[in-house]
Amino acid sequence: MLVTDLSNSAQDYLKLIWTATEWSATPITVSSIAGRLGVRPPTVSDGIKKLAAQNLVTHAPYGSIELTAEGRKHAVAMVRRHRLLETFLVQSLGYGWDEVHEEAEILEHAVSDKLIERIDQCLGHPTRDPHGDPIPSPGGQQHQPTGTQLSVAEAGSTVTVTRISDADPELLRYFTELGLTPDTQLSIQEHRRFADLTTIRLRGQEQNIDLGASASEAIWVVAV
Amino acid sequence: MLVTDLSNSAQDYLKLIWTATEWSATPITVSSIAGRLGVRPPTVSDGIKKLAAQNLVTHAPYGSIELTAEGRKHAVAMVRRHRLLETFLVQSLGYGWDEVHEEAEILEHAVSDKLIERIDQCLGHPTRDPHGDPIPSPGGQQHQPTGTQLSVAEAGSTVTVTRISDADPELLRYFTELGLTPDTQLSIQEHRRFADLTTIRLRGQEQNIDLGASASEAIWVVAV
DNA sequence: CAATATTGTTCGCTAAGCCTAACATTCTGG
DNA sequence: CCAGAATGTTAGGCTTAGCGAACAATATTG
Repeated sequence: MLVTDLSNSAQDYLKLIWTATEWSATPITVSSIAGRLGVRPPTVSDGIKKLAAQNLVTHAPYGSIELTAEGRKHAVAMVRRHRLLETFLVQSLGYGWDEVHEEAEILEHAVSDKLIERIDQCLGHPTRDPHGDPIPSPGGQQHQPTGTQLSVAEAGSTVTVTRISDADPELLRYFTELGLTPDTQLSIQEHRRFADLTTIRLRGQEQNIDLGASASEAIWVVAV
Repeated sequence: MLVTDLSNSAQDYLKLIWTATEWSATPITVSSIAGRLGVRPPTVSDGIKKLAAQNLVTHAPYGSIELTAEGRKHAVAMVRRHRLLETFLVQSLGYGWDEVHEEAEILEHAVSDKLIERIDQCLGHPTRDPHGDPIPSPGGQQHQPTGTQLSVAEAGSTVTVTRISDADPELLRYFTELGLTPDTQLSIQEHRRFADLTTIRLRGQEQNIDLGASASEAIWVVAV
């Protein structure tokens, strides 16, 4: 079966489940899916039941939700679509990295496999999207993401930004102003625990920058 | 109201009704819509009733179907989307002109207005798509198509191809082999009425080509 | 460890789009 | 100009995806 044969909502569920476990091992729940997809829990409960009936996820009532091998394959295919589209919109059509998520969210359900492969070819088989996220290969492989959230990275260390969450466009615009993009190097000055502030300094810049929790959790880094 | 607020099927109905009257004044019927859309007449009957309730078409039971000003606006917006997408797929992604129709048919429902305008800009505001069809402006204007079907054009005349119907990809591949594309000049040798054959000769070529009814009806020409 | 809060599921409903079967209207050709 | 053919509409049913209300199970906490 092809990923394009699944309903849009099935594609959304699978991609979301996979994405949630890509960077952290937070267990996925019915209400977390409902929250992210903007639907009510009963809708998700039904939806997951249907996916389980198609052997795309495993799920017993009140139990955990996990992708089967088949489900994972389709989920990764959707992630590939999404990230290639985002890359294409930025590289070829002059979109800003804060504008692409929403557009790709729709297009990923509409483009054919042929179009995705043309885009991949036209871009020279990119391995990362504009936010630094790895783009899985057509076969579903991808280089394993590494790193930790800036919020929990070691104070005093110097790190490279590997990825920035695309969930909040506003935040991305703020990062653009700061010059904080994937592959930027920075040093972590300190964490001020109860203020939930992380102070950083970008490589080659003089002044410190304070980031709140939502910002420092959206940035993933790896030690230089 | 924006065209993107309409359901996919409403967008399809409107575009189809408009397109059917773009080149010839064939009256549009429930069953012609059903045939083109691959659905059954009762589906269309219901669908048209809903469009009429939204004042996008006028239609009394058993009566004719016509676009209102509002309906025409949305129809033209869909045609613009479709033709810009086709042009983009050919120009920027290396699609053949026989491959783009199907893909655009899906994408036209998914792309945002912003993306359409980016594509328009990236292509330098093209005025015709790969099949020669005029691309309406954002405001809905377009230079009026002219010409007649090759099948009814005057024998002995020399003409320029203005457009070729994209309905049949197979036919388009055949025309590609012949070198018969929009803007090609050709002379009409003769119509053989009861064989339904039209004999033409492309400018700069030696041999005559016989075209059957479906081919010579798909080609629109204008006197040089 | 029981009571309560949280989370998940079932049930019954809606709306859109599609279908077939049955019925109504209009067209057409003796 | 009327009968049969062609076309269009209505009625009723199916599926998908959503909802809220009510109920069930699990987690938390006093």
